[in-house]
Amino acid sequence: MSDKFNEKVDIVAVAKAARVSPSTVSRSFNHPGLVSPATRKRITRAVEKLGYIRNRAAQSMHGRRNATIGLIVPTIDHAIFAEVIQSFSDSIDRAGFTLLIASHSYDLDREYAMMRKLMEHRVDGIALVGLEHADASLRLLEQQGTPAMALWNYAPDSLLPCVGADNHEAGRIAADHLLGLGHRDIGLVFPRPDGNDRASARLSGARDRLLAAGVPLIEDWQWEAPYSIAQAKQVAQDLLRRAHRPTALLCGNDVIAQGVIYGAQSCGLRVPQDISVTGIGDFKGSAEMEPGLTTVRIPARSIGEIAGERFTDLITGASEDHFRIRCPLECIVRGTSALYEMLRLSL
Amino acid sequence: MSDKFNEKVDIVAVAKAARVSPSTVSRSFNHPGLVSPATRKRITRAVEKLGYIRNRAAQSMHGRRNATIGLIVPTIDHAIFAEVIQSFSDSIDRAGFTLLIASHSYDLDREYAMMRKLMEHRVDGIALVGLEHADASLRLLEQQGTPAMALWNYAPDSLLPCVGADNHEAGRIAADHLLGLGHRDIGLVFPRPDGNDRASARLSGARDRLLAAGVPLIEDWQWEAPYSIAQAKQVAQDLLRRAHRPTALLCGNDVIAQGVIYGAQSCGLRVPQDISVTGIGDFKGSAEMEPGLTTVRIPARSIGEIAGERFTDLITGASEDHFRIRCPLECIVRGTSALYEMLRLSL
DNA sequence: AATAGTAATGCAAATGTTTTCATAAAACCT
DNA sequence: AGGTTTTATGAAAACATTTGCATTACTATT
Repeated sequence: MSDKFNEKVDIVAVAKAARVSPSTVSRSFNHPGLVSPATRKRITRAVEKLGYIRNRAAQSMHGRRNATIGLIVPTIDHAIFAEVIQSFSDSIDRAGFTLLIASHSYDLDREYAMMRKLMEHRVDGIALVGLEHADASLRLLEQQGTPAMALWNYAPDSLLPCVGADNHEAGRIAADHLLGLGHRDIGLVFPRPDGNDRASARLSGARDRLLAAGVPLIEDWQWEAPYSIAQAKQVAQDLLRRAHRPTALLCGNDVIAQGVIYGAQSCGLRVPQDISVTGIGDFKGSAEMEPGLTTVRIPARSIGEIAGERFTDLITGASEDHFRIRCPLECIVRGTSALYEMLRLSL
Repeated sequence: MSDKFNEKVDIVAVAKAARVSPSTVSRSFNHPGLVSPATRKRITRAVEKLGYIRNRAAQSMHGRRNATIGLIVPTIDHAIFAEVIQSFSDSIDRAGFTLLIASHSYDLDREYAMMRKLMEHRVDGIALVGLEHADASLRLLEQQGTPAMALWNYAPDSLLPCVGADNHEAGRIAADHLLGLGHRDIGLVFPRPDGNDRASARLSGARDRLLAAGVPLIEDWQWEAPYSIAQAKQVAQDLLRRAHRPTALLCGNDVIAQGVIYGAQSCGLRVPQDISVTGIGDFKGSAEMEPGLTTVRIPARSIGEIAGERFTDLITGASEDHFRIRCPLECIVRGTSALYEMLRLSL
């Protein structure tokens, strides 16, 4: 078996066992073309015999890449991000990279701290969610020369390379759909927009579209709910009991929409017979719920995948450009939204 | 501002700027007590002026800790794991550690590969989900002397230190609840158990309890569904249309239970009037759905938190023991399960 | 057969930090 | 004052690897 006397198995030990110099061992790892097949085989055997595992930390001291990418998300524990993290991780893994992850719970100061933390580990690049970041963070990236990119959001003039969707458009599409169904009394349920450019862009997209259609934005129907089913349900319960309620609710994302639907149901309202609800995102489960959730699909999986590919290309120097990739949005009409004319007017 | 001539800002540059030796700078980071307050201040100023960020890779070459912990999960993109990953990450962050994450999609060979990958980065420890792992993986841990722990599962005789729940008991509790309501015709909906000790333990727990109560396990009612709402819904739709169906379904986790409920609803069955459904896990959203899901609560958040604390303690040497922590389970009765006597017998 | 060119390998310096040991300076104790 | 601790600092070796340069051994070309 393997040596019980587990002395330091480093590259010199391997070299000794294969009766070559450490340089050759190093080369056979990093530039296999430069070492003869015979010695390469000898080295491989020695590596297996000793159970050698190369030390990426030592590599990185030579300006060499670390094969790690840092990802900073607002939170891991959320359907949206879980999916994009997974596909990003898989994607960079294919290129031989490992993911260092950190979350900041929507606090831009903590985002800065996390960035420093990742930089201490000399990650080869840092991916951030969204395009809105503290000045200090952007300066730090600049100053350290760390490759960076933005995930999830798209903007044609973004400072960082980005792969994502246009959230303003997402809001517009959702509003468009409800208007198309004939609704005019439309409530908006969104998380608070500060420090969250996704939410604020969607909100303004929706508002712009409604105003363009001449629909007034009733102050009383601008609701605020955090990204949580429980709290969204609570908000809906409180607000739907009022005398005058909207005929449709446009929610900032699918989680909120789900909460709102449950809230409506628990108030004895039927969706969509009494009220239409739309989400944004198309998370797992949105298609399957009964009735299925009408939503604007954001292709999380392919965002993560494309981002991973492009970013590793950029880092390895396989491609140079400042990419900005806009992933297409799609309005998915399911059961939670219905024609205004179909309303069971129980007022 | 900061030097445009961004020469290498290493510890010597800082030393030079603070007019001390590199040793002193290093000390002021790692053993601040050993350096006089005056010089320490000078050093801090130099660090800020130059924008120095210490290099953990270089540190780790001295046998020093890396301040990274590797976590290998079956998948990130899943309500269960997302929550536990988040709390584990937060917990180790508090101790100054960063999380390296990798997933293997329930493939034990890939788990082994991921372990090697993390070891190349010289993580200070590796946390794995579950107690069932390839022999090669366990040998590798042993051989490399990497601290390791198991997350999510508990067993009194586990090889690795562990923090988690007893899944056998979880299955038992769920079965117990349904039996207590008077059900005898109970179907089981579980993911395939190979390479997934959580699922297999829950399944055997449920079966044992049912057999002990003299309830026969009807072959036709042992259904298999992966951890996905969509597929669980599909399975339920296929199977609930049969002539003879169970009065209650015990599902391997909440995601499956949700899928099954939607499936039942889409077949025109009402939960719990026509059929009771229970889950295991108590994921986010399970409490809020209408009706609320009856389930066995597994405290994901506190599992991650405790695991993070204990593991970092073990790694920093703050504590020595082979911990095995069993997190309590709790049967949460909500709206999806009802007394057998309440069944609306529509047969 | 002599020369040039190429392929395979080794030597040694370099990477950024920590740590042991040594030394200098200051503080304390008769 | 003289000696003894204590405190603060520096010099240099060590960590595991990569790489530029040098060297050797072939192969191809004249």
